Amino acid sequence: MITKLEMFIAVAKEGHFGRAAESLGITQPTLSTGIKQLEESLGVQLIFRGSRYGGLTPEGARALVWARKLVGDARAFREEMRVSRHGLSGHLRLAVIPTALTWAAKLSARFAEAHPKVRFTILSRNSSDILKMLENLEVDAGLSYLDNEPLGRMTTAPIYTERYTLVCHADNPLALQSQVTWADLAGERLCLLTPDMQNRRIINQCFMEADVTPDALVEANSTLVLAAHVEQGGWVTILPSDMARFLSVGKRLAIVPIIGAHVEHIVGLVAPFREPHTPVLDALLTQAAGLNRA
Amino acid sequence: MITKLEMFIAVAKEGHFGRAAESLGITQPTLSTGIKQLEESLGVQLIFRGSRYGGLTPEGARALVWARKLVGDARAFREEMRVSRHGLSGHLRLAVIPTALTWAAKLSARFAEAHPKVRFTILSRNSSDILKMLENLEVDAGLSYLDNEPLGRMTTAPIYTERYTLVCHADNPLALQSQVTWADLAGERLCLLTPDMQNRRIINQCFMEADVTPDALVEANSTLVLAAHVEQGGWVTILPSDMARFLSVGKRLAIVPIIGAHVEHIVGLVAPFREPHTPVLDALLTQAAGLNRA
DNA sequence: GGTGTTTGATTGGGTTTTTCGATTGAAAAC
DNA sequence: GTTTTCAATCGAAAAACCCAATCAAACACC
Repeated sequence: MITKLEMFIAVAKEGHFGRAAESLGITQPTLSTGIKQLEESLGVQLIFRGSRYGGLTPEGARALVWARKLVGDARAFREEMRVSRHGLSGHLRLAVIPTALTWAAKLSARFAEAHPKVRFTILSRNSSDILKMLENLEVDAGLSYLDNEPLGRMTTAPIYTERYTLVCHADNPLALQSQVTWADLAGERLCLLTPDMQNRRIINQCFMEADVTPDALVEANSTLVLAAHVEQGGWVTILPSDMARFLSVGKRLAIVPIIGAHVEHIVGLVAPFREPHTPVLDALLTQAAGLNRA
Repeated sequence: MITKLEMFIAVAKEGHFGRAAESLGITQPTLSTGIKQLEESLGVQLIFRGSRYGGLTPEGARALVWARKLVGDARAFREEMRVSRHGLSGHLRLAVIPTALTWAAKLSARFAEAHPKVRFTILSRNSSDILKMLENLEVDAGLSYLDNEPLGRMTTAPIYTERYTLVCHADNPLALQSQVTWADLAGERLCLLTPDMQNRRIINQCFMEADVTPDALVEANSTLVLAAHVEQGGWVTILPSDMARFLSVGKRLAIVPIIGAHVEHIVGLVAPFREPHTPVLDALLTQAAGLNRA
């Protein structure tokens, strides 16, 4: 049953029997019959298909919700039993928005101190991908904006508040100013995250409120690329203060606070709501709370 | 996996491999290997045993919580899929405290009007048995006191408030009084529910507060037995007003309000908390809410 | 203390289920 | 009109499952 539900989730995710089978490490006929058996045992058709994947039936969409819940709970159960043997160990998969990567490192570093046997996988993703990955059980938790996207049934733990600063080359005239406004940045050669990032949408919003049309000449999905461009000279970028500090240390870069940037967005840990959580996730949430107080 | 968990639940419930196997309709060896496989796949011993059942291990106790959750959710899932085909139909198993049986009938009658394809099984049980049966998934919902026993994670819907009345033979001198006090009942030949019933404990409490030692000459676990005894003459009993009315109609019985019986206990529907509920249970809870307003 | 019973583990064999590779058939894409 | 893509189907091998019978230990009762 649980196995079949995992197959169903994979097909729904991939939209393709062959790829889903591959992702599960089984052959396509096995998966085909698995889905068929699931449908027969439930007495409901879950997937439209005739020589090709044709999407979920209404019942299928409903079943997907249950499947995610059941498979997630089953995994949490196994995880808890595993922990009761080996102590807190295992693998924690985290999806993180690019601007929060330094905090992810802080979090995992502290966590590893307390629980050295836990391995981490940290992936940089935009916030909507993070939600999708949480739904599909591809990651255990996300580090993303808590106050913006519509979160489903999620457990959250705030960690820090994003405040934006300008990062420019030390030779740039702006570097001499003690602070700048959004309007000051009109005409600057901007280097920003891609528009699929929530962070970029927030910045766009700020510019719009200041009646400025930003001129993003370079877009990237990594803050490292932004900093590297700024270091080359000619470009400026906008980053959360912590990330700005981290990227500019030892380089000829200047950080200038942006005033009028009253927009503050809370970033924190997001995990699917489950009762109870897995022990590792629980420990991570505790760690996050500690980081927030610090 | 789900099958194995059902086996585990059965063993934990029966405390006996043979009986558990019988209750599942499988042979004992099948169940033994099933449990062993479950333990191996989880890597944890769940049950102490050496030629005899020796209780759950600490991990086993924890696993039982998960098992109940997972099996319950799996059933709710299947149920929902079934309903999406056949409409609201199927089987609703209800465990009800004896004093609420008339209300159970009211509830199921109204429900059947709206959803004629649903079959009912209604069992008379004491309130602590009802909770156990809910935990072990032996019934779908219970009709019991909402304000007394410690309920676990349950969904509740109040239906009515119990108020106690005296029921005696029409020839009994008490039948002439317009009302009686608890103290008036001292010395009467009482016929009450057995002490495992919450209702009886409530009545005992009332007597105690009135400084009366009740004289329960006949105890039974059925209100029908109580009424039958009262009809024979010589005995009196105490019943919730609705049940008293139901049992005395057409018989030479009198109903006398008891004053000072300010104790009021809310009776309602109890069901394991689940997100979401099965469609039938959802409909039943709605029906209960309607009954409450009426 | 010995005898019979209860209880769960074990073993062996037959059956069903699951899985995989190869193939087919049908719809899409070019 | 040809090629490509994609899921279903087939047949054989492997695995899992279930039962009946048996076994060993612990208990109950003389």
